[in-house]
Amino acid sequence: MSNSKLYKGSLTTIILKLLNESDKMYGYEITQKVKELTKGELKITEGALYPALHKLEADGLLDVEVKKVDNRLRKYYKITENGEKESSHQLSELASYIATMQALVNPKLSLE
Amino acid sequence: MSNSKLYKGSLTTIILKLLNESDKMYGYEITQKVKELTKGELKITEGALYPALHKLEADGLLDVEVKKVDNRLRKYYKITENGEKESSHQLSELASYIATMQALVNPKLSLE
DNA sequence: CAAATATACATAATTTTCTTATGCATAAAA
DNA sequence: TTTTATGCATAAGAAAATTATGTATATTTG
Repeated sequence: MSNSKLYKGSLTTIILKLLNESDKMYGYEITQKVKELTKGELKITEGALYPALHKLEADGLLDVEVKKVDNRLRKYYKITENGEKESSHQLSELASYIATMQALVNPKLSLE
Repeated sequence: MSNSKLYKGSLTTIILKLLNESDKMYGYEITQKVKELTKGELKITEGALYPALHKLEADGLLDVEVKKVDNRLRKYYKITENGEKESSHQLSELASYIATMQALVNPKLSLE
């Protein structure tokens, strides 16, 4: 996913957040959007992305719709209601993670 | 390590940071210090901690010294010069991770 | 025009990192 | 006296990624 192992565990948080903002996205589009938003810092590999999308779909957090565009296949993903709930849950977990890590790494700042 | 999978990958960052601040610490002491600093939010399990300490030692980032205190064994760990370098590297990776995630999750805020 | 790159999906083998479950041993508290 | 705390350790398994492939079409570049 990136050079830093810290990104481990944050892939579904990212996917759900992006899909919560745009109506629908397909896999390749997600990789490009992430690259763009992070100015190349974070590159999502296909080996991580596609299994993650399949799992989110199997868990009922995403719906899928296959379309043929320019003679190429695209699988559009759309977030479900449960997906929205899970997304906001994961976003608050992210905020909590960041606060906790700052308490550990910069205890003086985090007392304020 | 915690209820949230986001902590995956941050254990060595935490260990190195704590050992960079205090002269030396032993394993159990690290678990207690983390629990205290995070107000119980983060509990480091032994199954994660001890293998991590062994690996850091094998990689030359920590030195170890065994002592008997109150008839109980303690393995005190001290950070090496390479460990200090690696610690500052991992801390900047953490800062970078946080910035990147905020750019993804709250793109409006992170433009400022 | 041929080769490389971009678009678009997928999976399998392996690695990393953690959880859960044990195991041993001593000391203190309930 | 049994549980909890202190202190270490490892093994089996799960989760999530990397790396390496594979297939296929479209576009760009030399």
